[in-house]
Amino acid sequence: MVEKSKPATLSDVARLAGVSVATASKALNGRAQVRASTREKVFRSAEALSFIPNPLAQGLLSGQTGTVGLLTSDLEGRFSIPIMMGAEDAFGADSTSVFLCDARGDAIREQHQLRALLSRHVDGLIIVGARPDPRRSLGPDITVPVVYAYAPSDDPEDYSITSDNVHGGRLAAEHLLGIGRRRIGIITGDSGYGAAHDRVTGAAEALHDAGLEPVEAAFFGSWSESWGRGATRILLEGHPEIDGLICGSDQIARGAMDALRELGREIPDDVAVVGHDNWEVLATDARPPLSSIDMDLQELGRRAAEKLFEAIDGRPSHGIEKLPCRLMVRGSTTPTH
Amino acid sequence: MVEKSKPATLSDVARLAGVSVATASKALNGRAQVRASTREKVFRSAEALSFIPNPLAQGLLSGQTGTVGLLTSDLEGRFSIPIMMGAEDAFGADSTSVFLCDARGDAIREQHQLRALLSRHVDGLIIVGARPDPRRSLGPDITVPVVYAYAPSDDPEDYSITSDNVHGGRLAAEHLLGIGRRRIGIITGDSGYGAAHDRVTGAAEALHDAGLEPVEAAFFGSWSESWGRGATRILLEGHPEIDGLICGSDQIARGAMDALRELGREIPDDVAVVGHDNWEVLATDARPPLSSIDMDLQELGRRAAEKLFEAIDGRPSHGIEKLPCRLMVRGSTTPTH
DNA sequence: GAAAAGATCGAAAAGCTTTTCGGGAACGTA
DNA sequence: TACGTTCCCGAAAAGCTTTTCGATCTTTTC
Repeated sequence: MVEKSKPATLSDVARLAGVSVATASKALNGRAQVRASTREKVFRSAEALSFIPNPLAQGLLSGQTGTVGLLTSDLEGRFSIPIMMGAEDAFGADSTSVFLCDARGDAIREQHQLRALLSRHVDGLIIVGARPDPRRSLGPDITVPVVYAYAPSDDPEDYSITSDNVHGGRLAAEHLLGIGRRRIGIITGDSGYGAAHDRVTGAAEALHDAGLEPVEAAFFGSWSESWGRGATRILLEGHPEIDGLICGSDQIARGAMDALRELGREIPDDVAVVGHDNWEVLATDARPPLSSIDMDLQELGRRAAEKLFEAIDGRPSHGIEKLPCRLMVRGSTTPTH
Repeated sequence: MVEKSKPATLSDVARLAGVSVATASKALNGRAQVRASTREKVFRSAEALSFIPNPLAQGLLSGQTGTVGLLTSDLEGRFSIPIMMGAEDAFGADSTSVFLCDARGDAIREQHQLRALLSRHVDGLIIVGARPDPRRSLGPDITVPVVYAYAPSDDPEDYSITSDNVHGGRLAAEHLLGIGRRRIGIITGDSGYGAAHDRVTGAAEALHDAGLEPVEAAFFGSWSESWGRGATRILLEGHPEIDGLICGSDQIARGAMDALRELGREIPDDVAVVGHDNWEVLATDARPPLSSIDMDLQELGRRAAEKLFEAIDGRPSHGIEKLPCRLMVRGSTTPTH
């Protein structure tokens, strides 16, 4: 334990430099009323002692702690992760640090974590939802700015940023149309998800704009591979002419491709398939690699962080902002002939 | 903006209760030298103002901030997540909050984040690695206790907790032996991973204990589905008699099962398959659902947090602790006849 | 009833930084 | 030389809590 030495304080620096703490502080913070030679001395002393200002004392004084809370309702869910990465990235470790909290989808726990964060005097909060549907607002009596990411708040006074699911659905359909597909089916997940309906709506709009209809009303089920397999069998039975398939998730698409292959359909020559989420592990290693709609979640997290900064800065936003999706093209929609 | 009110301070409480701040503090903290009636008054005032002590002031005084840093080298990687969940869980939001940092696998960035965390006077650090192989120690001159999780430190003076890969391999083999399989093949991932070799070693040991050998030396390749498919084809060609297959990851196992099915083998009746990682999304929805070795990462994170607590408390540990794996049995090793 | 013991409470300091404001020195000018 | 500026620097306060220690008040004991 050689390193028992407490970290150096400003008075240590001041003493070593032979000045007062006030002067040392001003020197280090670039205040004007310090002679250049004095400033130099102070800097050298600070360097020698590897001085780091104590953020607790700074925070106590300024009222700002340079910290934000990232409260996710489901850390396990793969959607939260890229959002958090984006946010963490945007904050940049030096100026702002991120407190991580996972509410495990439990409202009580969320309240608890919220109190803990507020007691730590975070400068702001990002609430990351597990699913894209609206969630209850924390209410207006939170003392710090709040940004809702992925799952928008149900209070339009709040600021939320979420994925534009209608756009995502449209993108998928337009892509299939663009490669000449005309008989397009839609298989998606849990009908309880608003996002599932939004994506279907977007796809239907795009088809309609091209003077087409889906071969049949969209199949709702679950977000799983097995549903993708089952639904595909049913759909193909009723509509063997299908040449394009829009899936509500990459898992569904994987199941769908499995079923298509077993039914003797070539992908993409007979049937082109588009997934949703662009979940690399599933998409890139599929047979063939799966084209998919990317919600750009990392960018979403980054935007959330920026907006939070603005709000902390006194320039809050309101309403729900929708981030457009991107299309990632892979083999499942790249004709080989 | 009704809620412009600054949070209440202890002097507000004291004033309302008609006592001094010293008395108020003692009353709230259960110190003895306070009359019961006075204490009662103070508590009521604190309640009324919904007073929360400012942790910055507390930390300034005690030197402890009640925060720890969670520095992961790869947030995207799915292994970090459960570890973080476990750690976050063990810390419990009230007593300790967690700073999240992602170094993105970049050493420079890691140094940067490390400085930021230390400047915030965290009470301790958990370093979460992206891969199970040893990593360079941060060195002994970090001023706070450090625990390495998943990727152990190369300095035996440090404390590290990681998954027992030998045990995991053994578990897989023993399970296959237990259901009567005798002609067992091993397909695993990147030969550059020490963990891949450890798992093979464990499996070979278990076979040896039963007087058996793998049908052939383990196949090393990559951690992908496509490698699983390819390797399985080669393996089956050389050894069509195989009745059990140990895979180094669930992705490999998925690929292997795909290939087995296409080669006309029934799973598990002809060939039983065990994966590694117990990655729910892949394992539960496979055909059939995949038995897999679970590294119990959440528990690993929890243990890391506990050990960090102990170290902060002045009771540090040293060396590498290996956490045993668990077997999750599903359909791919549950004979149907 | 007085002195000793015990019970309560408050003033003040410590923990560290930043900012304000006043004082002193150096300089220029008359 | 005397006066007014300008330039630097330091003392002190503020931000909030906890702890120490001395002071005051109550109770007990003889």
